[in-house]
Amino acid sequence: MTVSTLLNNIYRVLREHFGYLNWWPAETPFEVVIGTVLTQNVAWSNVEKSILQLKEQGLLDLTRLLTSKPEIVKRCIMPSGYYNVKYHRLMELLTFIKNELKGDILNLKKFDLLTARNKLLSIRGVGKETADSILLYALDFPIFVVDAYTKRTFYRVGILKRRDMDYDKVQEIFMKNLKRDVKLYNDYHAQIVELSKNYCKKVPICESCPIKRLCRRIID
DNA sequence: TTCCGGATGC
DNA sequence: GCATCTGGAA
Repeated sequence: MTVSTLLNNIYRVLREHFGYLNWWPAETPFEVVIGTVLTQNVAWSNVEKSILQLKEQGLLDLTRLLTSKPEIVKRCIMPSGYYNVKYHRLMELLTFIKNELKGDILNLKKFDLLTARNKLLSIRGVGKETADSILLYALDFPIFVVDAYTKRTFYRVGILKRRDMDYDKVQEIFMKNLKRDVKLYNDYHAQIVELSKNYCKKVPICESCPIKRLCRRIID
């Protein structure tokens, strides 16, 4: 079976199992942006608490976030952990949106994909996964998001030769072997997260895993 | 490689 | 208790 066929078959089985997930769990593109920073290396359930607290304080707003006292914002985002570094990362990103994009993240759509990506990557606190998450989930750019789950799970499946393969290399494998489709990239990443949280965990549960027939089970 | 860090499940 | 959680910078 070719890599392309395998990747597409895995998606079909996952979607059959979990249903269409339609990420990102947020109400607005701005909320997606906030979420991408807050979710860095933490569980999404913790981010939900932070977003809710920001909403309750009326702080889910560019100007209000930038002008509020640091302690106020930090208290809201505390459930997401790393609140000191994440506060500064948020400010860097929001300042960029204010100064370079006239206060609206959607203005990034006026640039081509690579230019938009490089602009995001130039911001302190925005790495490849965060940048790609914003591009895909807030702006509907056709780019595949790679995360720690993606590497772990597809190393085990047998598609990635090493667990610590370079981000761009992994991304290239997915994008070269899948149809260039925003909705597909969107849902596939969501499916991978769901699979990795529930089955392909650090200690995997292979017996009941939906893709066990397609997996080579390379565990460490 | 190490630090950042509270919430959650086991 | 303790391991883990949709990373990124130094």
